[in-house]
Amino acid sequence: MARTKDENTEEQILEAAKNVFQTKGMDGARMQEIADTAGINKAMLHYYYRNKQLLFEAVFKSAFSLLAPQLNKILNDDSSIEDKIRNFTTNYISFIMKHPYLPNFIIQELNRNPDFIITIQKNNTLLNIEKFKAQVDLEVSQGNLKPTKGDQLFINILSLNIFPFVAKPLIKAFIKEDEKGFKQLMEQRKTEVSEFIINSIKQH
Amino acid sequence: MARTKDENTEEQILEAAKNVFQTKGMDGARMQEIADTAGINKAMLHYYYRNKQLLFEAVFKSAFSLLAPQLNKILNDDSSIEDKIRNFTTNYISFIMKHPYLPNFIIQELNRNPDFIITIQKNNTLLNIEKFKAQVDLEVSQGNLKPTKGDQLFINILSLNIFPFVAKPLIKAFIKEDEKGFKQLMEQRKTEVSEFIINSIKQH
DNA sequence: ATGTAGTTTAACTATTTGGTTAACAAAGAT
DNA sequence: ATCTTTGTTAACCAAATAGTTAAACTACAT
Repeated sequence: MARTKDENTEEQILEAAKNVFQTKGMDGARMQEIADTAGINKAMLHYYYRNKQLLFEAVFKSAFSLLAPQLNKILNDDSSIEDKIRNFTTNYISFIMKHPYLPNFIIQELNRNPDFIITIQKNNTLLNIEKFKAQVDLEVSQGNLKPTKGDQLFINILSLNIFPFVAKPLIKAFIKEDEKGFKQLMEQRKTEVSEFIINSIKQH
Repeated sequence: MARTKDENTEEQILEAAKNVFQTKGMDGARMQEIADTAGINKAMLHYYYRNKQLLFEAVFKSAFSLLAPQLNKILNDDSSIEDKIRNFTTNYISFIMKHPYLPNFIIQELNRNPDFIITIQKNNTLLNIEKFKAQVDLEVSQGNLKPTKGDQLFINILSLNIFPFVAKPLIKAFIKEDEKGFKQLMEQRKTEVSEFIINSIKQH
C-alpha cells in the first residue's frame, strides 16, 4: 500500500533523521536506521534528499534554526543586562530540557566540520555580539556593573547554561545522581545560575 | 625491512590512534588511517590491539587518565576553596591549551556510550565530590562564603573552564576572532574566570 | 478506461571497511 | 647452523553501507 502524497513522507523522513542524527552523529548514523525509524524504504531517503550529506544538512539547519532565536534573545533585545541574564537562563534551560540532544549535536558536528559555521553565518546575520558588548560597556560606565568585558561575560553565560547538558554523563557520574536527580539539579539552575552571574558582576 | 622490537611499534600505534580517534571520534576514525599515520601495516593494529574497540578503549583510558588528576586537584586537596579555584582555573586552562582535543573527545564519547563511565569509576575511585561539598558547607558556616551549594558550584567551575574549548567553533564565530584571538581570550580567562567565580561566592 | 506524473518498493551494485591468513623476516636461544 | 619466537607484510575475505535502478502502484486529469 503506497502512501499518498499529502501524508507528507518528507516530513516523516526529516523527523526520523533528526532522531538518528542527533543521537548518533553524522558518522554513527545509518541510512537504513533512518528509513526504519521513518517506517519507509531506504530508497525514499534518496528520493527526497539526494544523499546522506544533504539529509544531514537539512537536519543540522533545522536544529540550528531552533537554537538561534534563543541566542538572539540575549544578544539583540532591549532589556537590561540583568534582566537578559535572568530571562535567558530560565528560558534556555527549559528549552534544552525539551530538546536534550540539541546542544551536543550542534557542538559535536561543528567540531567535526568547523567550516559549517561559515555557511550558517551567511543565512543568519543575526549572530552578532556587538550590541551586547556595547550594552555591557554602557552599564559599566553607568556604575551599574563592575568592570566587565562583554565577550568574556557572554562566554560565561553560555558556559554556565549549556555545559551541564553537554557533559551530562560526566556530571551525573560526579554528582552520583540518576536521571531524576539530574533534572532536579537543572531545575535549580534556572534561578541559581542567574544569581551566580549577577552576584559576580553587579556593582553594590 | 621489518622493524626491530625495541623501536616500540605499540607506542607508535597508540600515538597515531590518539590523533585519529581524538579528531574523528570512534565512528569517524578508520583503521587504515591510523595505520597510515603510524606508518605501518593495518594488520599490525590487530596484532597489538585485537580490534578497533579495544584500540579505542586504550586511547580513551589514556586520555581520561590525563584528565583525572586535573579534576582530583580540585576535589581532594587541602587548600581553601578560593585557592582551589584559582589554582584549578590557571592550571586547567594551560593544560587544555596543550591538549585541545581532549575535553571534546571525552565528552563526545561519553555521550555516545554513557556506560563507559561506569567502567571508569571502578578503576578511578578518586572521582568523588563529597570532600569538596563538605568543605564548601564548612566555609559557608564559617562565614567565608555566601550560602552556596557545593554541587552547583562544582558544575559552575567545570562549565566555565571547559566549555569554551568544547564549543570553540561556536565561540570563534560569535566573537569573530581567529585562532590567535581565541588563544588570547583563553589566556585572559586563566585569571578572569577565577575572579568571576570568587566575586560571586565570597562573603564580604 | 487510459494516460501521466509523482510516489514507493524490492532487488541490486560498488565501495568501504574491519578483520584474517599465510607467508616471510629478524633476532635470539640451543 | 638451525630452530623457535616475535614482529611484519601483502593479499584476501565477509559484512556493512551508501547509493541506483527498474518495475509497480496511486491518484488524478482527460
